[in-house]
Amino acid sequence: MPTSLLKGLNPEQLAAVTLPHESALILAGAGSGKTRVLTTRIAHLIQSGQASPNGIFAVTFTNKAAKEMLTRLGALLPINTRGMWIGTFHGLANRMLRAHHREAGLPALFQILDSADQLGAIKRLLKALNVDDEKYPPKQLQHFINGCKEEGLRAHLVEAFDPYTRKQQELYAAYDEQCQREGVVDFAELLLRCYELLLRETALRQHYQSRFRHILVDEFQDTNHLQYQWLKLLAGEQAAVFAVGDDDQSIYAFRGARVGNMADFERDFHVEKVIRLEQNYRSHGNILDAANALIRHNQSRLGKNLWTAEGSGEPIRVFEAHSDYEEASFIVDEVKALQREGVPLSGIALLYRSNAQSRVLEHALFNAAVPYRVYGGLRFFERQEIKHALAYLRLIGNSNDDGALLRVINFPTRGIGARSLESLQEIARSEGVSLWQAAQLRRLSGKAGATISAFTALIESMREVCAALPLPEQVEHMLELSGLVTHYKNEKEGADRLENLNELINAAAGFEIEYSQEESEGASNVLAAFLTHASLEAGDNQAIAGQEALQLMTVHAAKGLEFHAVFLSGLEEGLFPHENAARERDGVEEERRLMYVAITRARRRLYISFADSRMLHGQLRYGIASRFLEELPAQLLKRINRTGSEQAMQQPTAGAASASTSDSGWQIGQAVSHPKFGPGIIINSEGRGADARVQVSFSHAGVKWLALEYAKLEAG
DNA sequence: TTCCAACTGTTTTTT
DNA sequence: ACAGTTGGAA
Repeated sequence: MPTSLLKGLNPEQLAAVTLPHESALILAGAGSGKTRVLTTRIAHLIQSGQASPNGIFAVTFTNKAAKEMLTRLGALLPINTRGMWIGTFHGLANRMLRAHHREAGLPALFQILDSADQLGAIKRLLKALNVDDEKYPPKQLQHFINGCKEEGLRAHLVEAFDPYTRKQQELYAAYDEQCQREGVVDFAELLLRCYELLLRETALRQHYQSRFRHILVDEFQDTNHLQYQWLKLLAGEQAAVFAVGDDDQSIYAFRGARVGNMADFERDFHVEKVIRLEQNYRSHGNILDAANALIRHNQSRLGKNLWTAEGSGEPIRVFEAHSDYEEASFIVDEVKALQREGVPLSGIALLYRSNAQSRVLEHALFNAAVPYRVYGGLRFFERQEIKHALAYLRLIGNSNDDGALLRVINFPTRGIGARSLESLQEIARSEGVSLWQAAQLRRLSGKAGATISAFTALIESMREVCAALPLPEQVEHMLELSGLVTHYKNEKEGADRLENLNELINAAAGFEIEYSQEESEGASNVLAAFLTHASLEAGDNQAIAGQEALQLMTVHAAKGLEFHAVFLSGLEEGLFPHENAARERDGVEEERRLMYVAITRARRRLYISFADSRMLHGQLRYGIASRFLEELPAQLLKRINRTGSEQAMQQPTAGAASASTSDSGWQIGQAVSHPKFGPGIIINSEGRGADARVQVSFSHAGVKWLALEYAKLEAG
């Protein structure tokens, strides 16, 4: 039995799984069996007696990855994986904070704010402090605050040299005070609080350090500064950290991920062994060759080359369309052809750089009656009606949650208007208490006092009724008592929302079953746990299994997935790499990694397409093939033309490509050359006479607007 | 309080 | 192009 775990591992995988108790970095290429190594390592540690399930700490980024790890581990070992410290960064931090909420300075039933809640809290703060939200846009402030927290910086530690930053710093401090007063915690705060808790409480830190002798980290390249510090603190001197990641798949720098953590890790943890998993079990050779050739253009990488024992397979198909419209119809035709060959639609993915590109594609698919599913978008717990319902539940759990109170005090409408609220807020402000507490003071007279008292009485009665009930019935009562059900029954478009509210009752029922099976570690209550679940897992936005459907998503969303066939669309300069990326430091390298991720999603067949023109922001834009296309070895590519009989049917927009740039004599699509920037192609134009400008996409100098009067352009 | 018109900002996204 | 937000009028 002991050997069966290790059977079928290749030498590198085996080496990684059976490493001794020391920190190690596993560079796991795309499709190299990363999750298998991670789960088998845990199983091996337990089975060989090197660790007990209690001594393992394994952390991922997404709930999906955590769940996958748990199920696979359950399949490898006959142990109860519940109770093990395996979860997301935020989930595990939350767990630790719940267990030690007193030491962390939090109420037992602290609530978690999701991004939207946080933004709401910031807007509320600005209003209360009379801050001009034009000068300090809430979104920007949110970004500032989260950025600071992710750097591990509290407001008083922020270095502010200019008045603007000082003001932001001040607002950051006020925001934290507000959260503390209300007993709520945002995502970044979960981690920072937990980090500070361990830093401050020596006994606690030592307890966990000696307990978790094995720390395993998935997708290490995506960790931010705070997450790294947190891991370092938790590891102490004794733990072995098993970090698995792929620097070539680092595509989240824009949200704070620091690939540099990988190099720091090697140094800080005295890593002796860097193991490279380079054998790919997913794709055919040509696809891997293309991916390798592309990523070699990046300067900063740890170095890795994927290979496969399979044959080279088919060439990569490249298609140039006249327009986005034609690109879409080409894809539809090819998808149908694949379908005829027997490829299930769910095995085909249609990828794009940005969400806006899905429109044309969806339109074409809809017209051709090809079933498809778009990933991304609103998730279950983010829906308006669900958020309203959750706000009632939050108030039952913690009446000081001003955000929740403001959300539903007049929803459904019960005659509490802006003026009543303002007087209530005035009392709360002057007394330094929450809105709920302000209401308890009963200082408001007349109608406002009566309606507000009626509201607090309503919540109190909900709390009473719910106290002894199972969770789903609590939700049901709340929905009735609050008037939400009646409200949506009367609304003409309310049917879907009612259905979602019913689904919330189901979700509560499902959650309660899960919850009761778990050994209740913290003595928290079901309701609080359910609310935590709602914030930390906004619902599946990925895994809605359904009928056979073509899979549409951004390249980012496709990370970690694989498909028999992949269509990669919109491979144009400005789109992919995105034009904004050129301005950011290492922006193009990150875009190239994104392209690398896209290519390596394909198992057997890869299509890459681009269009000479497409509608963008309501304007027709002309583009040229992405530089990434040119970075792929020509011998791996096969340029193809449209199949079938529609080939001759040209699209109406195609003719626009030859439109003259008024009276200037230059034409869109014309090859030109500039003394400084070199050769290029005119892709857009505007103005006439002395104001006439053309946009030129240069082969080496990027895309630029040039005034015809001054630029010494030559036909070429 | 509700509704509509004008206005805005459009890369990627998890927790 | 288009969706989401905001501000003013009814």
